[in-house]
Amino acid sequence: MLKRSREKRTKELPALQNAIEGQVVTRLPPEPSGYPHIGHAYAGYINWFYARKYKGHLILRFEDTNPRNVQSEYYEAFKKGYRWMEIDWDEELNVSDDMPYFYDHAKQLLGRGDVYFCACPAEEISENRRKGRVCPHRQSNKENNQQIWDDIIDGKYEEGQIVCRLRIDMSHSNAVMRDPNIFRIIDYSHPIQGDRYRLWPTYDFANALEDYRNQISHVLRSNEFASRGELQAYIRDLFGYPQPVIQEWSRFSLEGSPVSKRKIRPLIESKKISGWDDIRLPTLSGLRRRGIIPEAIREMTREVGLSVAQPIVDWSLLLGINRKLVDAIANRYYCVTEPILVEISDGKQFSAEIPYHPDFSDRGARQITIKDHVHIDGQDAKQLSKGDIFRLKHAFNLQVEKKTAKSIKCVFAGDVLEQAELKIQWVTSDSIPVQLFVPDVLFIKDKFNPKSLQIIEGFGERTLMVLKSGTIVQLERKGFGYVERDGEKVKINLTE
RNA sequence: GCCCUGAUAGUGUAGCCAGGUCAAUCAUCAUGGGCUUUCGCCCCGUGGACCCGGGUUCGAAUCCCGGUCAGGGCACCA
Repeated sequence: MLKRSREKRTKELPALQNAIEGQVVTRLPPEPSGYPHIGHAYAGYINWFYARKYKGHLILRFEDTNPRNVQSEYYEAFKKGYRWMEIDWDEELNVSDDMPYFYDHAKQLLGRGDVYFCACPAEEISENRRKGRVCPHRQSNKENNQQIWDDIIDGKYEEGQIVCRLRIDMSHSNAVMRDPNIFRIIDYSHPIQGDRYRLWPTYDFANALEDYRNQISHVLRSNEFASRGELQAYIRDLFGYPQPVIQEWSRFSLEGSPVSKRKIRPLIESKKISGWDDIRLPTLSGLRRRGIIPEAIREMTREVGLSVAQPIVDWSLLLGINRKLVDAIANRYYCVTEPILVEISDGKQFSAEIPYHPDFSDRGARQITIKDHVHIDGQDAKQLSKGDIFRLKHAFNLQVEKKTAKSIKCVFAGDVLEQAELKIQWVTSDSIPVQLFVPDVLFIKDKFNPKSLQIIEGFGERTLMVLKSGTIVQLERKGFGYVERDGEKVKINLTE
């Protein structure tokens, strides 16, 4: 079939620098503190793509070193999300399992006097760092440090009382390098480690060492970490560890669709949206329920690429790609809204045969029997006036005899198919109620869009009853949608 | 306040490092037509951009300087 010629124009991601086949190791580094969203899918696909392209190794690594953030259900949520994206990994680990490793490295630094304990309040540390000002704690000697470390472990200090800082340079131009905090006390039970630890490494310390420990060859990440790279490299240098290749791109977002918990949680709490899988959300579960397929997200990722500009992608890019991909998948069904009764005065019984897909006759067809009336869409009815001839699609022609606000009386007008005539979808009296959920952008100029979801009551052909939740269909002339069964009720989330 | 990035059609993106072949690529979008028992898909055509100012050069989207705007960082978050 020469219709489907899409493959030839999809873009590829560029070659990776310093990549040797068989020696590329990349990582999926989620923090299990929420649900996976399109940003995770984006970064995940890039890491997966290069690991596979160079026949390398992909590690799923849960960055769970802040017990106050992480929850066990999210570990599973990420695995589910990556699997849905068809991103498979070769190895799975939790950074929190490597606490002895971090402690061992910290002890080495303690012994060398590269760190000190700082008891300044958090705001003061922050202010001093901004101003490049040194605090008195910087002068402490290393013998005391060893003792303080042990005292912290023994619980002689409270959370927030003291932190462990790396002695670098308080006047460094990159403020990240101004004696960063590498360990702090968090008295909170960890979903995997329980109460075993109270002194936890910060992101830069754990990440820098963990990348070495995992023998990561290429760190592929979004550039909100750009200025931390210098510190992470410094930490590895402290131990003489080699540096991975770092490739960064800008964090990307979909227009009007924030991914941050800060913005989404209030909407859920105030019931403006239904939950983390609301079809307006760019979470993976939201996108799935909206009828977006993983390949569309992958193609969009290739299209946007590893750009360092700040992409704010319009939904039309994702939706356009999705529509083209889903066209071949989705079987066609009839559904009408604002139904208008069409009475066929001289109606004889007619059995219509409607193919499931216009391009794939092998998918078969369903038979629907029309007796003396059908319902058509209110919008279509508006276009009809007395004397008009139109066709019930895949059935026969009718001529309008009389039209009222609620119904149209018609007379049979033959079954010869005419090219130019209006062809409209219809349902019979055994149709089922269908709820259509029509999403729109969640935020307009940073404000919640109260019209972001429209719920439309419709009537669909009975055949829809047999579809399972998760099926992607096309309601002809209404759009593609994702079917959800709610007991006997059929709900369809329209993709756009 | 300081530091680091970036700026190409409505949106995203290629080109920039190694200046000419760029009257600037591709996708999406818009629009006209074809195909079609859908307003979908597919096919053909059309439309639309190098942030601003200066400099270097025979020649600048590309190099240099200044500005503007945007994003990120300066967390006991990652």
